[in-house]
Amino acid sequence: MPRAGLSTQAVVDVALEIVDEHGLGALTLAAVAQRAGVAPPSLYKHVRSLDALLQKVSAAATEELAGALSHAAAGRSGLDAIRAVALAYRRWALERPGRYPATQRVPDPSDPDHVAAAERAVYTVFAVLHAYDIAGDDAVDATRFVRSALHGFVSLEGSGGFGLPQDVDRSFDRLVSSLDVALRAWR
Amino acid sequence: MPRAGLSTQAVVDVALEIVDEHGLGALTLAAVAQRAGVAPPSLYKHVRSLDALLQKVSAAATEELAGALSHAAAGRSGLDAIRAVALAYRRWALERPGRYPATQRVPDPSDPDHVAAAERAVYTVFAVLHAYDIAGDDAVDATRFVRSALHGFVSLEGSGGFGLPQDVDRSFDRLVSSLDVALRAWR
DNA sequence: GCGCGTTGGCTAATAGCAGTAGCTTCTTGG
DNA sequence: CCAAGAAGCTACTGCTATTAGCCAACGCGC
Repeated sequence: MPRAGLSTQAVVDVALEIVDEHGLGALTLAAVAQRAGVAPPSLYKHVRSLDALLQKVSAAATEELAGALSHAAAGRSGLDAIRAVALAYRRWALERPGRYPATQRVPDPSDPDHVAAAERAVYTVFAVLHAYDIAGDDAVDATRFVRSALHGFVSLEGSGGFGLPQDVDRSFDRLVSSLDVALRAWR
Repeated sequence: MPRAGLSTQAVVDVALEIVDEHGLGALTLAAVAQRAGVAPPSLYKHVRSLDALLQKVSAAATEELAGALSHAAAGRSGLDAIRAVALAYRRWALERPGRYPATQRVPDPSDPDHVAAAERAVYTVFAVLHAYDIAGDDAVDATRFVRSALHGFVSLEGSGGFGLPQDVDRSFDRLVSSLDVALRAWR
């Protein structure tokens, strides 16, 4: 029989397809194997376990998100920057509803790329705060605040947590304005 | 053989014990059955499925959280109220790390108690906003903002998302102050 | 073009899970 | 006190991850 020609990267790519199409919860080794045209145990030649695959999916998702954020922040500052980053964050999460939750997994310390991607995402927010004259421990607090608001909003929206019919876009716009107001008053 | 004397409520109670001790992810019918001293299929006499049990756990958790929030808000207003509610929210989530994620499940429309509990929680925040002179659609936006910030913070904290060593209590304090600043400027 | 080691597949099997079918026995209302 | 419903049970299906051990394909040196 001819070989399938898999590799760790190929397995991760198939996993990402499944996650994109059917959500993170649908990611099983059985599903990956079927889509890759291979028997389930064969995957263990490329991936240590389902959990390890999830971790790699998380790394890929985090890298993509970090890229979207830093791209959005590039060349902007102040309200302009925070708005661009917030919009990019929400947009990416809505466009990739399967990948977004994977992003929340804490990075594997032994995967330098994963750690770097997570740091890059946080650092992007950190950099935006410079324009507000926030630095040091204050910047840590403010970054946590911004991350909390963004993650909370996107996560509630994604899981259908906003029951009322009012316009969600408008609510997010107000959230961004509020972040600006709060950051201006941070010192 | 003597009967175990189970009931739907008893099954839910056992489920809550497991969730408190080992986290929401450890909630399986097999585990519930073992702790209840019963064979797994017996549970189906009291609960329709694992998913239905999760929903009931979610309802119980939401009711408890709503109670904590409205208790905290009682008799307070303005910064005082928002701080009390925020502290109660975080405190409850930290004390019940297993139950908190269950809270995020969207209520079963056919379970009036569950729906009522969720509405009560949202309404508590809603009421706090009255002291800030926020009403109507503005109140919806502001409530979503507050929920997002609180949920985001607690959820990131709970999953170990705050990697840096800086004091998390202090960050939360600053978050609460920022909510106050933002709400004051809401109109 | 030939051997050979490495590697990437495979089948078979174990163990844990949810859920169904159908039987039995306890409990209780009339 | 007895009939029927409720609450257990065993046996089974089918899905999942994961391990063990086998075998064939591929690539490299000759």
